[in-house]
Amino acid sequence: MVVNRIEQKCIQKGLRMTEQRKVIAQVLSSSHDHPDAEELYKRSNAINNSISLATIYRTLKLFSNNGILEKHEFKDGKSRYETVHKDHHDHLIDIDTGKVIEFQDEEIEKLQEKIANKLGYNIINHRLEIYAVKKNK
Amino acid sequence: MVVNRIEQKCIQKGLRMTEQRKVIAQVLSSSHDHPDAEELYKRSNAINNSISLATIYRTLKLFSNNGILEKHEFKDGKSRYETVHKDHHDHLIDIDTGKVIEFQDEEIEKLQEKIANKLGYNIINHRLEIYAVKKNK
DNA sequence: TTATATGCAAAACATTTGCACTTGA
DNA sequence: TCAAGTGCAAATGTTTTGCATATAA
Repeated sequence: MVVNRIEQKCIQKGLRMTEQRKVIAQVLSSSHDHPDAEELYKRSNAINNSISLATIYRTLKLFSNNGILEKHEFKDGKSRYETVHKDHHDHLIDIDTGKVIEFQDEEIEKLQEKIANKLGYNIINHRLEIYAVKKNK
Repeated sequence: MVVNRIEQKCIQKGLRMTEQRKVIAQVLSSSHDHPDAEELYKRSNAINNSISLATIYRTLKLFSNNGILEKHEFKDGKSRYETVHKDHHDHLIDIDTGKVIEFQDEEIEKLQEKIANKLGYNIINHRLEIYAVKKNK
């Protein structure tokens, strides 16, 4: 099997590549949505059924802590994950379908910096989520 | 006891004013921070110790559904509440202390409208939280 | 070889709920 | 009076953890 992008990053970071982590890395690499732990458990198990939910959680935490994954907690009660891109972006969540749309806006980023600065703070990170419905329905 | 602002709103909405709700309304009226359920339970119990945590949760949900309270889920795992103001605002959370600072920025609001529109959506609500640390520490 | 990772089941944690009892209007 | 609210304890759903076993390097 070709070594996927996530697995490459793991090796780069010196993480021990177990069979389970390889499968989870593969699943994440080929997922272009924002799955939750349960969903990743299902997808991983379809490939190798000796992966427990506990390992999914432990691996997701490991990958997040190593800057390989980003964890999001949208207003649906469960954490969802996506692979880290080069470019920062925020999210618009379709309330009706749960679909997540990514967007970027340099101006909003700058405005946030300005606001934090004015309040005497340095931004560590932020969360901007727009909950919306499709027009003309 | 003088009827507080929250209690007034409850009466306006036709909510039945039980002893427990009066106490919780009073606590909320005099709280100018963003307490979680456990904290509100403590504060309410200090006034009247016949209030259960279940009632706190039920009341918080009731008040939220009636537009009396706003519920926030910052990245600390528990929901926090604040009384609804006239003016919309967003939050900056001090990572070190947990302190929450409110801010308003008309420009950011407009930009979000613009982005959603461009994507073909109408905004229902949004969440903008800046996680930051104090400068010059 | 051995520090680290895993599976399993139990625990943790915030929140919700069923049920018998109480209370506000 | 009686629909609605409450306390209590048990249940929930997601995530974490202790421990004995397995495995990568």
